[in-house]
Amino acid sequence: METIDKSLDAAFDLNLLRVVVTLGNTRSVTHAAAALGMSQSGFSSALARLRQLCGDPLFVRTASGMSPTPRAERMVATARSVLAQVAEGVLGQPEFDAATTRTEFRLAMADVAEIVFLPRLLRHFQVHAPHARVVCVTLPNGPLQQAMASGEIDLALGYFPDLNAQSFFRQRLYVHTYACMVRKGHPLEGSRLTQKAYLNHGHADVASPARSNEFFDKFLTRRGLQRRIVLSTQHHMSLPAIIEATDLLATVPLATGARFAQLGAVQLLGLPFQPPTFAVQAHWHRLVHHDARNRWLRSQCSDLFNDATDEWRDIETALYGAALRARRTQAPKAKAKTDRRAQKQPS
DNA sequence: GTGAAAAGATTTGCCCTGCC
DNA sequence: GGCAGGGCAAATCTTTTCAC
Repeated sequence: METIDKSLDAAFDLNLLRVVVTLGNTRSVTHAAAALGMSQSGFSSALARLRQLCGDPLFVRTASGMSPTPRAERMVATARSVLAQVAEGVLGQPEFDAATTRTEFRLAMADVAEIVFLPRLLRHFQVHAPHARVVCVTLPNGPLQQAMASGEIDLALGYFPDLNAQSFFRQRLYVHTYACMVRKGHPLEGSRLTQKAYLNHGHADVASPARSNEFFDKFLTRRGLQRRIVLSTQHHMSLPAIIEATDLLATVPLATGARFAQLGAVQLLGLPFQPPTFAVQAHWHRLVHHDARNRWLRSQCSDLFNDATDEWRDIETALYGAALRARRTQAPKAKAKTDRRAQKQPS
């Protein structure tokens, strides 16, 4: 690197790099000034400052134009390299190559969501991002917001009504609902579940950080309904074993119940009333809104999880008929459309 | 070789903007 | 409000070119 008097470092204007490179290219003060959109005299003034800083004439007027001194030739080569790095590293749009990346995607979701999202997501990554790693965490609202703001969490998937501050963007994936989970051979099997039977039977309830449970509790409260809670647990994962061994009911997000039912121990019943629905969304912080890596991750989630790819729709139709599904898929017309806030450029 | 003309670089004075 | 830095237009200077 060309050396400049250390005492003058603070005075060095990086625009002078453009001056020296352009003059090196054009060998004419007039043409170089025009190329940079400066007046000829302004360019001359800048060149004079550079000469003073370097203690070298840098360019000498000759019959063939402004000829660089040996020092100027070295300086032009170095400055050209620096400007190229600035153009690429500062101004350039970084690419993201999923096929070769060894990045670690950090996702936030409730345990109940992991069994819904992760199987399909990881199967997709095996093909399209085979060297990537995925880390899943479950965090309460406050720490989750902090983790997203610090870049520790790339994306939150699920129902997160608290992630609505200005700093966050969200994209609706699909709208979801609830179902009632019972053991195979349950006394209620084969008959339509009535509201009276639903309220009289004992329930297993999950009081986890998954906000969808809280949402359902509020729904019951608004309707003046009160379940007989026999068991309250923190985890969804123990539910299948508990339900299989007892006559308890458990109301869970439909996809979760359907996944447990696929494993064979339990079955699903439709709720005896029009169940509430909630939006399953992807949330991200504005810091990563334009980040190529994060954009790729979001686009994969959007493609994998939306109304059109909702693999539980047949089960939902079987439990509640086509009417509920038609009603809730009509309202948000655009499939998995990014929230309006996400379309706004962050300032 | 010389002098005039042209082209281009430098200097000067002024204005504008940002900072303290 | 004063100061410093950068840019502009105009004036000035320097160098080159070319005709004689």
